Amino acid sequence: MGDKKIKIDEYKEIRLGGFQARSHNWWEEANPEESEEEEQQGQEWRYLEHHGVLFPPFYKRHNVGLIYNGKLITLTEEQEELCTYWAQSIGSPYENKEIYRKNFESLMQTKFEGFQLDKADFTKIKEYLEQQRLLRLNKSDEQKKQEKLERDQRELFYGYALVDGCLERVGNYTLEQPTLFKGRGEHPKAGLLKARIFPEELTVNLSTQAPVPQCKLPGHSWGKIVHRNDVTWLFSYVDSSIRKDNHKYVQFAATSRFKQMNDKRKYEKARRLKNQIDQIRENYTKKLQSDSIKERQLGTATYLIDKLALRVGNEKDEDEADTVGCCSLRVEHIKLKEDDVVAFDFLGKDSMRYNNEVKLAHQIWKNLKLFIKGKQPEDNLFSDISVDDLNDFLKKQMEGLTAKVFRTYNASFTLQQQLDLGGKLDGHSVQQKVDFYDNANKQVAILCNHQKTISKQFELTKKKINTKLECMKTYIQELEQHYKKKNPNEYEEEVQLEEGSQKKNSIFIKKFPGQHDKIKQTIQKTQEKYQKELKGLEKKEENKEIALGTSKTNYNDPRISVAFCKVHDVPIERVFSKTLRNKFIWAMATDSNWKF
DNA sequence: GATAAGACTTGGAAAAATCTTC
DNA sequence: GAAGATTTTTCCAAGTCTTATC
Repeated sequence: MGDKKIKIDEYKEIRLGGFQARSHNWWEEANPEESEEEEQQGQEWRYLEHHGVLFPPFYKRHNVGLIYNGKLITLTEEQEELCTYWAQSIGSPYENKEIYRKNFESLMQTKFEGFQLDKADFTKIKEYLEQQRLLRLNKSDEQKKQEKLERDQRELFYGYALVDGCLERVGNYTLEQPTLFKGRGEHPKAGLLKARIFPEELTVNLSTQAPVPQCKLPGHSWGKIVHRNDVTWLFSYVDSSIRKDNHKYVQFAATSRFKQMNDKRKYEKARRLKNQIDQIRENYTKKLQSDSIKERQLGTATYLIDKLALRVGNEKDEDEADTVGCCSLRVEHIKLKEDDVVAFDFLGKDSMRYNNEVKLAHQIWKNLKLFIKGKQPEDNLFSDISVDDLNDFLKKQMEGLTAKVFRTYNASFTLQQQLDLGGKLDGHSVQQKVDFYDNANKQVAILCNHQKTISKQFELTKKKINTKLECMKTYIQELEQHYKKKNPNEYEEEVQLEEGSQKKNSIFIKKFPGQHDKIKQTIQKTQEKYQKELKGLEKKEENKEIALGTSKTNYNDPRISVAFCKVHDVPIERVFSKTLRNKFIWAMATDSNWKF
């Protein structure tokens, strides 16, 4: 990029050099998917050129000591680095996790003989980090502006690749920072060091004719250069510090043509499933009473994947967290109750708990009872089938059908169905229509079990709002009394909402006007505010454990949302953020009559 | 055909950006 | 215009499924 400061626009001009800044509108072409012969042979591109990756900065020594055994000690650079990584996780839930502590302790022992975590006090390093954070926070406007400019220029340089005459956005062009590994749930490797990646470990992928990007790390060079046009990654490497065979890639961004086309294909496949679902359901239902246990298990597992939107559940390694999906369910994860009800309780992807009690078809209940018979709690429920068996069965039902298609189909189908319930929504405000949409999306999130942990702030925020609500209630009553007075006097009162707090937001001002009509106005306004606040609180409470983003990004066919917005005159910005609008740009021209 | 390797999608948490309210 | 709330984006972990290899 050079040291010289150039304006973004100028830079773009140089970089583009006559190329189009954006992809052509592939979705407007007649048959973008079929016409390309290359694609038939698995060729993703003809020309690929890019600028390489950005390496995270090296560790910078700060010479802040550690208090060990009550005494301040000086650390070697290696020790200091590890201790600094530890200090970064102070205050997070990891700090108190047994595995995280144990693994960090043994990691430290490789650099610090006999190191015991209990004897170490990281206060000074933590303070130093906090200082640095504040320094970053309180930079001058001039400095912030300068940094933004540099960021933008970096983004232009690394953030785009040249693909067949168009610039495509690159996703993760910055390599991951070395740090202590933080797995999800009870991950056996949490607290170990996720090591720095060096250029020698990277495989670069580009065209034979394209210039090889410069390796910006002095004294280093790329490990391998390949010209694979059957794949879409720019760099690949194996991050074996936590798990062997952990393949990582630098890929195109979600807004790139590649990902957009894959997205559209995904939803089209889900729509094909929709058209054939009756026949497919009939087919797996037939299996439920088969003489063969294997067949019964195939039918039963498919039923659960379809009905409960479970993931398929591949095998996992010993050194990963113990999580399961449908095929890896164990006897201990289900309880058969009366009246065909089955209680599921297991940890799924990301160790998120799936806890659901649901009435299933009688034959399913009977089959589950049969599969459990004579087994131990830790035995596999579906002991006679594998994920491959299940997907092989699905492939025979429909070309390209796999277990995850059911999740996409059921999610999009649910959204469409929920939105159709709204009818015309005439006379509703835009906000009400958006609320209606959000609720429809919420049903999808519930189906897919998209959860989030309740934020630390939540209880506090709730308490605050409740206090405010109480205060408003009293205020309204007082205003009504005030209104009854013959000659009301005008005055103000301040109420402290939070004890001992000096913050502006903790003060509620009660205004008592001097004229009757103004009092009436104030009463009405306050009542409106009260209702709004109350509704907000209810919504917060209802959604406190539901993550609404995942379904929007990955499961809902965007055309459903676009059509909804067009029919009901809701600006698309109210439903999709800027990145989502870019990701789904191919769906923006969807007709208002479109249905999933 | 079984297993390992490889490629790409999906996921929640945290950081950053933006909006709201006083 | 600052503080706090809310939304959006980034980060990277953790899934699914395909392809290569024996």
